[in-house]
Amino acid sequence: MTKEIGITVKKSFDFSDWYTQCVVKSGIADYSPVKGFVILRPYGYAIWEIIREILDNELKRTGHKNGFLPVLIPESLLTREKNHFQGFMPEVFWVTKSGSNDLREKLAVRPTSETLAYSMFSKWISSYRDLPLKLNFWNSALRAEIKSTKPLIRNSEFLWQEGHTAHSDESEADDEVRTILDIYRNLIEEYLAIPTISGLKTDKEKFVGAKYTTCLESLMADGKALQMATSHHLGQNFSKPFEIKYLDRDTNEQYVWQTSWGISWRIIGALIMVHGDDRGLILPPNISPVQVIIVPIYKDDSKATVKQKAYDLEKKLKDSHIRVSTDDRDEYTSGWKFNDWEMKGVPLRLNIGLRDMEQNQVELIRRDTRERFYIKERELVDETLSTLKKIQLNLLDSAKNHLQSNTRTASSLEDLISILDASGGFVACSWCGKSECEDAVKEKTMADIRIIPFDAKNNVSPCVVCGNQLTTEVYFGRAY
RNA sequence: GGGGUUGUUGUCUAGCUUGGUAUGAUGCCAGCCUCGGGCGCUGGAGAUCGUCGGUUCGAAUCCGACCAGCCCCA
Repeated sequence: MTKEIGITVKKSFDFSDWYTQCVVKSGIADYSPVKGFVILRPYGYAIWEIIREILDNELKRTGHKNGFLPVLIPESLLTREKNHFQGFMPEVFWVTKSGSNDLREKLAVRPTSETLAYSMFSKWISSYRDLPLKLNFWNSALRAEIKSTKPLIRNSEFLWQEGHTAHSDESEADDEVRTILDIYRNLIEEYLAIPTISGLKTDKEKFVGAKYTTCLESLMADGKALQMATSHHLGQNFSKPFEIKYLDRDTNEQYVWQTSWGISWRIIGALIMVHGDDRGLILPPNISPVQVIIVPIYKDDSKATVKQKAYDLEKKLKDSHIRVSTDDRDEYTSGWKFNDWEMKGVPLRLNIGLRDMEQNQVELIRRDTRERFYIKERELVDETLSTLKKIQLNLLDSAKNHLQSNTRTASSLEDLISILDASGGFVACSWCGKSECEDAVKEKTMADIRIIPFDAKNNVSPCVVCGNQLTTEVYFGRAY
């Protein structure tokens, strides 16, 4: 009995330690020698690859093309849009030398690529025929996180995609912003089984340089909010300083309207924080690199027979496009394998031994409910597919329940504070739109406005801080 | 930004107060045993004690700086 292999702390006892153990022990990621940087290991990268494939298909379907941008941005470009630069400056890494020689101009390691991409846009766009220009980049971004890092959630370099588009009119850019947000929401809800709230960021929380920012917010199991994705309308804030101009049909010179948007590997962290339990991860079938793990149970004399049966089952499932693999390692006992795959969060396990073979049956064990049952071999594919579906739905349902039961309403500042202190989660209340009122809440509660939902009601009650009657409904929460 | 805390073999750890080259487990390797919930037995290999410097005849241990992890506060 060696407890150190598994998760040694309960999720409800120390969420932070539990999370880190899940990330490291499941083989998703590990710490690198440099503070704030993590290494994505094959198991974690496999999840990222699946996310990337789903999203990439959707982006291509909606007319986006992939490209690649270099990682270094000259200082003169990065500083061209002043607000944008001010916002990112504190966390920019700089390259100042090549070998032992000082560089003539400092080079920023990209915290995001707007400025670099748009310096090129001005070159590539000259006519309305060049629009819309819809590009996407799969790369990494670097933003120094020196204090309070958390693997995949807050660290100095992260994998993401960043999309950059240019449009001839404002409303087309509006549509683009919403189209992308919907694609993100679909990915997160249908595949990651995480319910989201869609809406707007306040001016204080929006992307620096954007006209407005839309986002998806989710709630983790500990009651803290996590921003899952953002999609920004940049207006003409970048096209003017970067001189991205085109001639319209009437031969008038116009500035383009732009959007940018991104989703990062932090959603893998969300996957862990939303669904996992004391035994480790629980991955939704739609995103799990291994959907079914077959564990053959044999003694020395039955080894060949049982393993062969396992391979046969594996082939049947593979033929039905199920991501399946057989754990045929002799050096581990079956009990060890059970625990290992549970920690890794594989949604469905299939046990097969001599006893089952005599009955023409296999045992299925659900990771989410830990329910176990026998099925006849001829029902293998149907039962597997329907069970995977059930697991996917069950995970989404319980996450929805958690979100609902942890979204509360406050009608006064005292209410807001006491709810946040007692239970965390989202707290809906009325807000007048002033930053001072937002700040006042933050000072008292550490919570800020996570989102102004798209379906927010207006003017139903006075601002919880100042009592102003002109209000909109917002969600407060403490966030990662 | 401020404060606290930790670092010993792949991993977890004893030793540190009171200075004398490091304990145990697990993992790894070899062989046996067999596997229905982290099997068992025998033998073996594995350590710049986070890094650099200082004190000392002698440093994992005392002192300083730095690096990295975690926690609390802004």
